Amino acid sequence: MGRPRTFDIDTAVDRAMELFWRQGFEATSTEDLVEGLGIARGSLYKAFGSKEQLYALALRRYCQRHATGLIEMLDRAEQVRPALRAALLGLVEADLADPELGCLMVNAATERSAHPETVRQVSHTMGQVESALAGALERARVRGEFAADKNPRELAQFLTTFVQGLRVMGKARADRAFLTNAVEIALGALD
Amino acid sequence: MGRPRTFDIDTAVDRAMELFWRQGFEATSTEDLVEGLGIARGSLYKAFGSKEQLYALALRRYCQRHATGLIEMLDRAEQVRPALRAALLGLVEADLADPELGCLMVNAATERSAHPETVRQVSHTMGQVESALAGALERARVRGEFAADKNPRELAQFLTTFVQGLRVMGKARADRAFLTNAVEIALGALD
DNA sequence: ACAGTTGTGGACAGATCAGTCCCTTACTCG
DNA sequence: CGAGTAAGGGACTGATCTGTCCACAACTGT
Repeated sequence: MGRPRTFDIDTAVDRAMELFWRQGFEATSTEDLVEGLGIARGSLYKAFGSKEQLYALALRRYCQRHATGLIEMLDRAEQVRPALRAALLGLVEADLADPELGCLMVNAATERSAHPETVRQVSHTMGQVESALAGALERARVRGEFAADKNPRELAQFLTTFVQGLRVMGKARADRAFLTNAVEIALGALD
Repeated sequence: MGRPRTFDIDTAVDRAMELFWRQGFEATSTEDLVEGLGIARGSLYKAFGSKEQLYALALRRYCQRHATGLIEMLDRAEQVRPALRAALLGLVEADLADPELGCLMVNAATERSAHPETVRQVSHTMGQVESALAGALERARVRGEFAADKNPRELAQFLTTFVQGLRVMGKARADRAFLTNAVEIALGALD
């Protein structure tokens, strides 16, 4: 009933995600959103309620997309170590290609640490990543891919932490040798 | 000549640093600064020129203070590993005590990656930290504190990266067991 | 066709933004 | 004491901020 929407909600959220990702929450104005999404103010507010709510949607989408991406990648992997190396080096290349972008989850955690909803979303996704890593490492351990005396969950927590640092360094010092070297040493923790 | 300043510039920069640290650049208004510094707008602009320039001063002060703090700590240390562990666990405790604060350098790198001056300042300080760590590790290596086949500069780059991750996780998942465990595994890279 | 419903989009509102102006105040030097 | 100089501070400016309103358009069910 009523007039049908003339824009696609998912596409709009994707575009909002890009804007918030690149500029942050505070630096993205509703005018930026109106332009970037190609929707009038009234429609934007009717569809999403507020800038905060649209941000929450965009962040959730980013988290889901990237967490599931990593989880599937680890599930598909025959060996954990090469898969993990490829994933981390992929992040390095992404940061080198566009150093101003980084990771929306890291940006959200740092810019909006005073906003419980944002922190909860990020924390939840980090937990998922940690669990996926722990699961993959446990399977690898059983297969004898690395030392049996290592604790998969502890390694996963370490790696999750390291990845955040990698994304920050990708913005601050986008240097391939530096970042790839850091990745190799981090992977050394599996030995 | 002329009327003497009635406020202390250093104190004012310190207070601005606290505000930018806690709230970020965008979320800190000039009105916040006027209130927080206890100075009228006119005086603030006469003394500092603009919000951007005051931010640059505050960030530089943070970088100098924290970089020199770490460097002195490493220089004073008789053994690198315990000093490093103490430093990292100190950061963990700081994050647990006030998870909304984090590290101004990390916040700056993520919020203001599109502003070259900010990126340059952060990158420069990260370089100093890396060099201090590399120097301390090299001295430790000579003293036989850890394996001679490890490259101090590579380890320093890894540790510098890891620390940024630690500060992000301190905001996103302020959990002592998680963070201390990540620290211990990171220190394992020295073995 | 008409009533009911919901999206559209531009005008609008009130608050807040960064930054400027300028009169006043407090000092120094001659 | 008077001229010169620089800081203090509050009023002000124009732009921009987020969010609302409302006349209109486009659809559905009867």
